[in-house]
Amino acid sequence: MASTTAGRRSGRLRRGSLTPEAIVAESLRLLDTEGADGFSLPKLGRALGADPTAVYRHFSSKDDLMLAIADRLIEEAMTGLAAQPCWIDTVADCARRLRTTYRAHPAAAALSASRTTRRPAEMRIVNVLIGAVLEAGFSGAEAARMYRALGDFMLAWAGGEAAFLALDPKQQEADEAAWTRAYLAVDRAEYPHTWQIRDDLAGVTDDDIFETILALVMAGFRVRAPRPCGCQKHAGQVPPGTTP
Amino acid sequence: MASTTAGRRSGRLRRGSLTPEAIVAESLRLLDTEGADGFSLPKLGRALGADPTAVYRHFSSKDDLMLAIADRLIEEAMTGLAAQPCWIDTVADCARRLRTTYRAHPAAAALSASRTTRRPAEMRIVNVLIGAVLEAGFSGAEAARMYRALGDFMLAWAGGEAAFLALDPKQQEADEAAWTRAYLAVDRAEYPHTWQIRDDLAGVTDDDIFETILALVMAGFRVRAPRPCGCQKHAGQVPPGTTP
DNA sequence: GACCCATAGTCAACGCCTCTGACAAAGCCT
DNA sequence: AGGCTTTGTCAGAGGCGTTGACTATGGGTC
Repeated sequence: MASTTAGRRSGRLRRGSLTPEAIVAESLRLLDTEGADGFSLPKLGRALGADPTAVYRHFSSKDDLMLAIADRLIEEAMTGLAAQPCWIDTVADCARRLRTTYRAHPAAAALSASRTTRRPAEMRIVNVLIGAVLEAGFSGAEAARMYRALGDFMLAWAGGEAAFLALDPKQQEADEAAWTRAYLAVDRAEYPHTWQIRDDLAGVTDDDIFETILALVMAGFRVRAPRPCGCQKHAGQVPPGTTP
Repeated sequence: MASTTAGRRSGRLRRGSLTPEAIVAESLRLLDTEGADGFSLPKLGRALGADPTAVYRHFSSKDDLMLAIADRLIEEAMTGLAAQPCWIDTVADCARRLRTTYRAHPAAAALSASRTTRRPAEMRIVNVLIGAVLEAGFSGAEAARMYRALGDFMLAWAGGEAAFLALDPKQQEADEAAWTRAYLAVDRAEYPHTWQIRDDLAGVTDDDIFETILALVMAGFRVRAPRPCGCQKHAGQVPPGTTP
């Protein structure tokens, strides 16, 4: 951070002041603090201490800027990524990294989750994931399907969580309240199953939910994998090799 | 449909013309045909043959209207929903229904995916899903976690797909092209695993991907279920009962 | 050092958006 | 018929994305 965090116009800005990197960084800062609604190109220009339209000299449109932000997020999520000794850990690691970054920048993530920019950061994670799928013993079209399923799953989940976290706090509050109050007072006759676990619904955390679905996906992945992973860590959780 | 599909202003509109139902229906029609960018309250008012600001008499804000649209989508997805004989089929059925509806109304779905309105339609599906989880032998806090994981998974996936389908056709085109061209010409030394299955990546369809991830989730669900499902349909796919 | 010129930053403006407040017609209730 | 609430209409405030004309700036050239 630092550099051009300053604000308040005084004179004209010096020539090299607005670099694409600085603009993306300030965009992220604005999105994190103000949310998606508070993010406009005029505001961004003013936050940079420049003219409301200055950003258009570096990005041809708001969408163009969003793509740069999307790539920046993927880079942030995947710095230091490498294949783990066990392919199960590799896949789980990718999913957790993406989720952590998206949760840290919800507004930016919500706006850019479904925008895939074929840039180096993305290519790297794709390669790592495909590597894990191949190690699991899949090949050819089946490996391609499996990779797409896993990759899209991570993106969809992290994007969904980010979209929720990007809502106004009051709307999030209302949603949480539904679990703690509305469902607690649910009608027994009409919704008997919900009634049965009404006390347990409120205590579920985001992390619980994520780790549960991730465990399901990974368990399914292992069950279907032609080649078992040799880890002692994962040994015995599921009986090896039944379905091809 | 029908009723006020007419357009072209002439005189003043009669009094009961603009019902909430008609407004939601026309919103959906507009979103389906024009996309999210072409959906504004002025346009909606004109499409209804009324004043550009007329909708504000029935919905206090655009967001308020979006909530109504979200609920309408859930209703559409879940009409006729009922528990299947086998709880595996129940869960899979929910997921497929939601996905089908969201794909049919991508723009509307993308805007409203993360907005959960605690209305009857939603309560019904929640109850059905929890019923399936209980049937699988889960109980208490574990059942709550499992339900949230499955439910949020469906919503995240369907929402993610809708968000992609809601993009401009040219952006979707660009994304598809990445799989068919960019990844086909990937550098062997830098991304060896991707290179290995480069020919297979383009042939993967949306349905392939969805059915693959759904199969993974369901396989994981079955493996972890305390009580096996008695179906002959699902028999033998996974050896029953190893991990509690 | 004087000149040139591409370009980064500025400014004014267009059209569209969300949303508000004042107003008028329409239907209900007595 | 008179009054009251509701519903549709209208004018407008303030913001956004984007464009085209302008103007200062700083690097390259002689």
